[in-house]
Order: sequence, then C-alpha cells, then structure tokens
Amino acid sequence: MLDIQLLRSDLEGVATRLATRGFVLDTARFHELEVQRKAIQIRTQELQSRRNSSSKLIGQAKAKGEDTSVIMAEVVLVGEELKKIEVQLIDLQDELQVMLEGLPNMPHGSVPVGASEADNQEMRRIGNVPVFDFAVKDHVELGEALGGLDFETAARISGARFSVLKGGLARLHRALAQFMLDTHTDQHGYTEVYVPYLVNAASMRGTGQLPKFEEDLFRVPRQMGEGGEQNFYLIPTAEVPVTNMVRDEIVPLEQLPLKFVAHTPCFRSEAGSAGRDTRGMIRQHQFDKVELVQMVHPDESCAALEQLLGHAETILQKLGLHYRVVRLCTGDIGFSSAITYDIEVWLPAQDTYREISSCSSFEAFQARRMQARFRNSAGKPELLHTLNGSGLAVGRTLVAVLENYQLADGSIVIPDVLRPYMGGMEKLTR
RNA sequence: GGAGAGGUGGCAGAGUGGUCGAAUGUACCUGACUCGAAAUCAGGCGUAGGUAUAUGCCUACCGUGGGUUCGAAUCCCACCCUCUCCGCCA
Repeated sequence: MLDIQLLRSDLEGVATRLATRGFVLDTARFHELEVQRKAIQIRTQELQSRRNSSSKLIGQAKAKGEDTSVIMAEVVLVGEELKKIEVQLIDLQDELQVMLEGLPNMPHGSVPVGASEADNQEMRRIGNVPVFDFAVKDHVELGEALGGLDFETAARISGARFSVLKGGLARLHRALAQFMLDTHTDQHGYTEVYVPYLVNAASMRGTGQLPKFEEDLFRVPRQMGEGGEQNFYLIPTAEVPVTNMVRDEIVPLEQLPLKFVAHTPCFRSEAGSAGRDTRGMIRQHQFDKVELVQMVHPDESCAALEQLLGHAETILQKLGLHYRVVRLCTGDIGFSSAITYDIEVWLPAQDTYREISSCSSFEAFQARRMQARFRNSAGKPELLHTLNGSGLAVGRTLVAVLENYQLADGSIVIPDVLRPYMGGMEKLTR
C-alpha cells in the first residue's frame, strides 16, 4: 500500500511513477473523493465534538441534581445528524481504501523503464552453457525413463499440474531442499522457520495477494460458529506466512535485520495460464520452495536485496548450474515490488533460460499494509522494509539438475554438494 | 468436543455508565544531586487521523464486529484469540 499522505501531497508525481509500470491512476476520482472526505470528516468531527462536550455537561448537571432536559433535547438532534453523516464518511473511506489497496507499488528509481519482459536488463551470466555430444532429453523423458517421475498417477490422484516423484528422484528433490536450507542457515545467517501452510485473509492482504489476486489462490472455506464464515488460503509462497510474522509488531531496533528461511510447499491455481508450460514440472499447482525473507531498516533495503540475491545465486553456483541475472523493468515487476531481480537457470532441453528465483524489495509497501514496524533511534515506531527471494524453487532446480547433469545413457550425475544428502550416491540410474 | 478464566499503553497491571486516553509499577528520555556511575528526587513519555503551523485545537482507538444510551474500557449480543482442567487424537 502506498502512503496516502504522499498521494495527497503529490498526486501527479505518484501518477507519473505508476504510469511507468503501465498503471493508470485515476487522479480525478481520487481528488474528488478526497475533497468529499475532507468536508465530511470535518463536519463529522465537529458534531462528535459537540456531542462529547454536551454529554459532559449533562453528566456535570446531573451530579448537581440540575434539570438536563433542554440540553438533552439538543444533543439528540446532533446525534441524529451524526448517524447519517458517519455512514457517508465510512462509505467514502471504504472507497478510498479500496482504491488505495488496488494501487501497485512505485518502482524504485533504479528500475529501468520498460513496457514488458522484452525491456528487462540482463545483468550478468555466470558459468557457461554446457555442451553435449548427444541429443539432450528433457526432464520429463529423463525422469520417466528413470522410473521416478510419474504424471499419470498424479493425474489420477489429483488432476493436471501435479506430479509424483519416486525413489532416487524423490530423494534428490529432498536433498536439494536440505542443501539449500543448510547453506542459508550455516553460511548466510538465516534462521530456519517452520510455518503454517494455511493462512487467514489478513495475512494475504498484508503481503498484497488480497484483495486483487484472489483468483490465483486456493481458498479453503471454513465454517465458524453461528454462521460466521472465514476462509483459509493455501500459501502461494512462504513469503506470506513468514513476512506476516511481524504483522502488527514493533520490532526492537537492535534485532534488525531479521532474516528467515523456510522450506514449504506452495500452491497456485495458475488461473490465466491455461495451456502454458503444460509439459513437465515447470508450472504446477503444488511445488516446493525454499524462501528467503528479510525485514530491515529502510536505509538498508537496497544493500540487503543485493545480498539476498547473492545468497540465492550461491545455491546455483554450488550446484554448478549456468544462470543469468535479470533486472526486471517497470512494466514487468510484481504488484507489491519496488525492485525485482530474476535468476534464470539454463535448461538445455528448452535451449533457454527459465526463472528459478525472483528476489524483490518491497520497501514499506507490505509493511504499511501489515503495520510491521520497528522502533527507530528516536524511539518512534517506523515502518520496516521487507524483502524476499526464492533460494530456490526446488522443483525447477530438480528440473535443471536433471537436464544439465544428464549423460548419454539417460543417467544423472549427482552434483558433488548433494552427495552427502544422497548417501554418497554419485549417479542416478534406472 | 465439555467446563472455567481471561484479552487494557513497549511490558506488567488497576479500572463495572459521566473529570478515563485511562491509576500504578516498570522500561525509556530530560533535568537535579555526584568526579562519574548506582541509588534517590522532579518532569516527560501511546497509536492513527483531521485542521494547519499555533509549546495549538479537534476526532477515533481498551481483542473484532454490531447494539443500548445524551454519554460505553465499563451494560447487551455475536465472533475471534489465549490460558487452565477433562475427553479424544498424530
């Protein structure tokens, strides 16, 4: 959420910056609502003030045993007008709130201006494109031939966009997650957390998935007492539960930065991506991810993003996978993000780079929605900056390992760093 | 699932219809005492919003949402959450 004070003081400036990401801010409507809000709020507060002081007088008069009928008749009139005008004020404030929650974050000044993916900037390529002296197979072919990847059974159990892993492949998947967690906790200073996979609407609102992106989520209806209904939502990323750990909290300054890592499944409805990436494990309703989350002092968020990106890159480097880092342009960054870097890993069967991590700084956008604050050096509560990034998407990393480490006979060499997690196994064969 | 207790400021904890935005303690800040510190004493110290720039005034906020009332932290209703005991259970 953007700071409404900023919209009030520099509406055109905000509109200009949002325009760089293709968002049209209805400045006329906002201005109109603000004018109305101002007038009605002033009137409401005036009436409230009169009611309060009259009521106080009634109390004093009654204490002295004086007659209060005149003043009480007066304050009843005030009360009647108040009732009407308060409804108007609430409606206006609701409409402003809806508008405000629908506004995306403003891109950081360093983000290249562009309309789409095509305008993203490649920052660097690390490692080399592997060369094969045989025709490479994709991960589906490799996995099925190894007897460890089974989409048919998954379809029977659940449907499309699910997978079943077996034997060595299931273990390799687990090894990857363990390796990532250990690296981030032992070498990068993150605290491992285990968190709920079902969260409430307030948490989804806090990180920005709600109210705008409900169709991307799996909702789990939940009957509460006496006709009350509250939904749970399956997390689309660990970002949601982990970032919301500080919702409505005031973190002591000396505890910053907070750095958490979590390995969780992620659930996405993939509405709107029908027909895309239907083959294989690239785009699934359920996948595992190791997520890095930081809550930092506002002065530190840019540096923290570079560090966090480096932490994610370390995993790929240790696995010996070729990748590139892309800086997303204003037209391609996510709704809540101020800056985003994508890491794309090389997939030889597709002869292309595919996103395997997305690292973002949200500045105060999520913190403002969550009321996640710290106590600054002056002793005043101030909004935190939040960041997160995949470190990495486990399913896609498995795909990358299979495709990049395949041999001519369809077996897979286990990367050195994973062997301790594989009982010393060097090669995955049928 | 059953029974009971409770949710108040950074923390602890009073407060059962009017001078309560809220005692008290503690933490924190400032000052005094001191060579300095501790102790002690004095003062200050919630969040958000409006107005607009005045050390100003006003409004809202005591788990959440409704209601009663001229007036609600306080009374009524519903819900959520926490704790204790019993039952069940991985």
